[in-house]
Amino acid sequence: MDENKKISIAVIKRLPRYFRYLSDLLKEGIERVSSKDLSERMGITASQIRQDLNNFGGFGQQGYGYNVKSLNVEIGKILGLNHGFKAIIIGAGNMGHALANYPNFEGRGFEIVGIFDVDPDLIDTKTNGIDILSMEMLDGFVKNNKVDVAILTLPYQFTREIAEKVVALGIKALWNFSPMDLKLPGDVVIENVHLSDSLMVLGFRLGKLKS
Amino acid sequence: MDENKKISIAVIKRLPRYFRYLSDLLKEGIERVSSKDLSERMGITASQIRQDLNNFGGFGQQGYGYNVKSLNVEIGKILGLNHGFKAIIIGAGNMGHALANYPNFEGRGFEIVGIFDVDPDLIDTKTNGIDILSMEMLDGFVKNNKVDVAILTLPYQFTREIAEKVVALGIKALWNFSPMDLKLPGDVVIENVHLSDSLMVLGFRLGKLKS
DNA sequence: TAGATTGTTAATCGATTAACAATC
DNA sequence: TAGATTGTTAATCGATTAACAATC
Repeated sequence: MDENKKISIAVIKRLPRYFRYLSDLLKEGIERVSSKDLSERMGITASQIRQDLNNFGGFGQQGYGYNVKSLNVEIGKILGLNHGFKAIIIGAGNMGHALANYPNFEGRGFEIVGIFDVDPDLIDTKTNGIDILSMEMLDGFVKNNKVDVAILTLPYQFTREIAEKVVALGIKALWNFSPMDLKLPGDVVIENVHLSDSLMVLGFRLGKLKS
Repeated sequence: MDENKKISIAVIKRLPRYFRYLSDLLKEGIERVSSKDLSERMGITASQIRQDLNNFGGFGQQGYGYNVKSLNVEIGKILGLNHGFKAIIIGAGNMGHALANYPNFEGRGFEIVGIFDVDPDLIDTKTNGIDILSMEMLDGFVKNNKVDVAILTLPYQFTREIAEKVVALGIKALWNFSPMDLKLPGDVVIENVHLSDSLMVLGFRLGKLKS
């Protein structure tokens, strides 16, 4: 395989789903799976599964299928789950707290190492064992600690400014929960989570259903 | 236009984004916009914008472009933002609280009318003015009130069971925050929000960036 | 070995982009 | 009217699906 081959975003977005289904199979104690079996579980074609996986390597064996455990490990590696990325949360409101207490971070290769807010009532408290610090501590914290990702859960009007600030501090990845398409110059990776967009799609589909 | 023409999911997912950009233009006091102007703001092609919009009708005018306000209103109507859907949240943990306090629901045509949990410490308290009720009240509540959407923010292991329960009670739309692909028989609309999938895509992209 | 299932090439399908006549 | 920009058809591109030789 060509390490630098451009993988389409459609394929990348399916990887976490493969990872989840393989983890489930593993939990069920199933050792091997064919693309056909997996396709029936996932509701996609076997052809697509084989095409997707072969972007990264030949993980299967003719006549046998795929070994669940080793394929699960391989996809985990492809996703970088072993990188031990460190993340900070900026904005300790309800969403910040929800993410700080999210049970799936560690298993996904991410660790929350700090939370920042401006509210004096929150500063110097903890949630899920993680310190909530003053925004004034942000610069020093990022300079003195390894921080790979900033999770932005702050009010809309502060998001762009803070995003620019953390990127200036050298952070290369943003997970943005404000309803705006953050775009920043340079080699910064941004994932925008637009809950209200998802809700509107639900509304559209429900409206169609009822009509 | 043909009201029953099948609109592709790719188009539907772009509608909330159009709605957001048009709302922003409106706030900036801009009255008209051409597909070319909008395409530059949004980072997509003008051709795609015109194709997308013409799935629903001819909202523009040759030589002029689109009226921002009326296009915004039209897309809002297409998305069903005027339907006044009523939603309940099941699971008053951190994520449930975050969504109960989410400022964008009302403007998106949704109203939270109740929250349910099993925790005695939470039952009969309020958040954002909405009552948190015992799970035992769920049946009666749904039977006696208009409830269009159930928002599922409960632990993984309870999600499928509760999803089946609320669908049996007649709810036709689920917004699911558990990391599983809920699929239910019948004409039920389900939007799965997979935060950990989004995070893993971020991890993949960050890993590529660093290599 | 015979059967099963992959990896991979070719065909198909659908979505995006380009082009331009219609028209405001 | 002349210029601008839409709505829409045609061309292109990319993603999905089908087919099958390779091989375990």
